[in-house]
Amino acid sequence: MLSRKTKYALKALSHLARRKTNDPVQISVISESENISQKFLESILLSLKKAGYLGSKKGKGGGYYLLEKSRTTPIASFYRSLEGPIAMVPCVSLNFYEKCEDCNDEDECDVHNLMIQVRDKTLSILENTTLEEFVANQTS
Amino acid sequence: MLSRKTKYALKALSHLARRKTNDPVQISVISESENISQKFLESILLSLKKAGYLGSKKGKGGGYYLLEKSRTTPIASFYRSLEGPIAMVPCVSLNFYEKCEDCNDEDECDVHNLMIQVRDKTLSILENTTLEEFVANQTS
DNA sequence: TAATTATCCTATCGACTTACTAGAGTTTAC
DNA sequence: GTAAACTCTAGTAAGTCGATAGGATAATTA
Repeated sequence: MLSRKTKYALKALSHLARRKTNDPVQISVISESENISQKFLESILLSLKKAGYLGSKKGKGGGYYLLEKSRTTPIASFYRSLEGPIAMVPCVSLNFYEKCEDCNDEDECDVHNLMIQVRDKTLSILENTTLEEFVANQTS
Repeated sequence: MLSRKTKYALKALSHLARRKTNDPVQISVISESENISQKFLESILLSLKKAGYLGSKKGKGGGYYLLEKSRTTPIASFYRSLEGPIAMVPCVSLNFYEKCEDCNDEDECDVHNLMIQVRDKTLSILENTTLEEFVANQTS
C-alpha cells in the first residue's frame, strides 16, 4: 500500500509538472488545489527538495518549483526516495536487498520466485513512466 | 511490502502443498522446517483455517492439512485474506474499494490511473498462479 | 477414565510507523 | 524593516506488527 506521504508527493509532483513553466509555486496553492494538509505537504516537499527533485525559493514570490531533469525522472525513483523498496520482499529488492534469515536457498523459495515476477511487472511500469508521461497519461 | 504474517503463511501453504497427500502436519514440523516462530505460526494457520483454506485435527496424530480445493486457489485469494487489498491505493482496489477524500474526479487523477496499471500487472500474476503452480514454479 | 497430544483462544507487549500539528527560525522581495 | 514564504526540530495520538505467555478445549490412546 502506498502511504499518504507518497501519494501526496506524486500528486504534488503531478501538479508542478502539469505547468508549462517551472516557476515557484507556493505550498498553500498546491495544498488547496490537491486537498492536502498544508503542514504535512510542507515536510513532503522538503523531502523532495532534499532528494534533488525540486528547487525552492524563500521569501515573497517564493515557493517550490520543478527541476527540469525531474520531468524525465521515472516514477520509480520518486517512489523509492519516499517509500523505500518497491519489491514486496527485501530478498527480491534491487535497491534495498536484504537476505531473509529464515530462508536458506533463495532459488528454492517459492515466495521469492513469485515475488520476483511481481517485482518485474511492477517495475516495468514504474521504471518506464517518467513524470512527464505520468501527467500526460489519459486513461492510458 | 509483504508482512511477515503473509510471507510465513505462503511458506506454510507451500510446505503443505509440496506434499503428495493431505495428511495432518503438526505446527512444530512446519515451524522447524520453514524457520518460523511456532507460536506465531500457530495464529497464522488458525487464520488460514478460519478462512477455509486448511483443515485441522486435534490430538495425537493431529495437525493442519490442506483442503483439496486450496491447491487450485490463486495466491491472490490467500493474499487478500491475510494482507487485505492488493492494490496500492484503495481507490483502485477491486475487493476493498474506497473513495479518496482528496480526489474529486478519479479519472483525472494521475496517481489513480497509474496505480490501475500496477494493479492489473500484479493481479495478472497473483490471480493466475494457483497454489499448485506456485509450488511447481521453478525459477520460472 | 486418565494421560497425552495438539489445536484453540485471549491478552499482552515493546517497538515501530503513520499522519499530522506546533512553533520558532531563516531568507527574500519590496 | 517588515511581511511573505520556506526551513527545521519536536512531538504526539493512534494504530500496526511480530512475537510471547498461558491456559482452555478437544481428540486420541491406553
